Amino acid sequence: MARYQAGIRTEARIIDATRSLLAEGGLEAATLKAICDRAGVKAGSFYNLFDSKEEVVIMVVREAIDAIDPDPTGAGTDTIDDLVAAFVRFFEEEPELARIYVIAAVTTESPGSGARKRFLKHHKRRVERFGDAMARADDTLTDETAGMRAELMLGALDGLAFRWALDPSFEFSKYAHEAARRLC
Amino acid sequence: MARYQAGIRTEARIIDATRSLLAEGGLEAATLKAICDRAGVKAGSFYNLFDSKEEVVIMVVREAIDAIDPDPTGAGTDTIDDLVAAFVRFFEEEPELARIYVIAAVTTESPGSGARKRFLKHHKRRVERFGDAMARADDTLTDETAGMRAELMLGALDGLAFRWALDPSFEFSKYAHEAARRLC
DNA sequence: CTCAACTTTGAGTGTTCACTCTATATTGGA
DNA sequence: TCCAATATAGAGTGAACACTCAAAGTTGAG
Repeated sequence: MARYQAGIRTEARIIDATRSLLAEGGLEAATLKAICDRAGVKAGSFYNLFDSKEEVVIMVVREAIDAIDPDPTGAGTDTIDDLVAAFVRFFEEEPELARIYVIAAVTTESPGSGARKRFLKHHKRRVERFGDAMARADDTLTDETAGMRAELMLGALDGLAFRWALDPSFEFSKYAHEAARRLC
Repeated sequence: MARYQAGIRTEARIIDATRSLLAEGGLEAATLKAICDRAGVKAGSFYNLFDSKEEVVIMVVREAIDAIDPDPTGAGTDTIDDLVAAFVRFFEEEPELARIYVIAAVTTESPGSGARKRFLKHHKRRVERFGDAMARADDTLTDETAGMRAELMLGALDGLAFRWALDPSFEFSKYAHEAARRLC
């Protein structure tokens, strides 16, 4: 047997602790001590399982960025409304991950860093997705125009998401659908 | 005489040093040591003039926030295009300060903290400004509708600004004006 | 049951941070 | 020129940070 059950459970607790701390207070709140306290673990145990704090943080942020994808199978049949609804749903159902997603997008350390690249790559995939849906809905649209509108639509969604992160009482869903109506 | 000339000059050097450090490397780069080194001053002199590092940082960031305003006197005559152009200009000319402004808002140090509140307050002022400009441009618009459109427009601008911050080759200005055309 | 592999502990390291304190130097009005 | 107010130097403080390590405890396959 490669690993003991105790270690596997401890690893999960550490990841959970990191995720909730990041969602509550961003990178600043996710200190090693805070993570260990919340996970009920001492520093030594942490470093028996991970090489660095950064490793866990990146793991959790990546999870958040990936989780926002509305249709991982990419069937290519969803409408704009489906995509917008999926985006909104993610924020309503996974507020912790959603907050991390927004924070991660903003607090990218240095140019060309991992988190930033990953975010952009994912963003471009989403733009394609939205562009395809727009082109399907209106076949007079050129690919270029659809791409531009998709970029605009996602910009609006990200901006509204940021607004929601600042103030959870913001009616994200209402504005998101209104944006879709006017921009697509 | 209340103050000596030497102190006034030192204060200016410290503010300049803080501004340039923030612009180059964000909050992370603006340590007390870095600020003092660049200003050619020791810590003791710094604290003879300021109560805390935060005081200077906030002073500089606020200065940048004020720079976004195309019409500080609030004459109420600017058009949507004026406001959009001013917003774009701010992000293009002060990218790092804009980034700090945003990071400070999302990274909530303590619940209900100052930075977050300040950001929201500023956001609401901007929404009013945009709403007024929209109402002036189209007098069939109700205040409520104008307010909603303004919120949407600013959401889009914020989102596009982040997109640009992630990838400087993004044509922020082009998308911002297209958003204005479709949302206002 | 045994024992090697794995896990946990918790005190400890070294660094960096914002900030303080006291002695010394400079300023500028009278 | 005098001297109180102001400015500066620079060593020092304590807290927070990520991270280490040797020793003790636990697990589970054989």
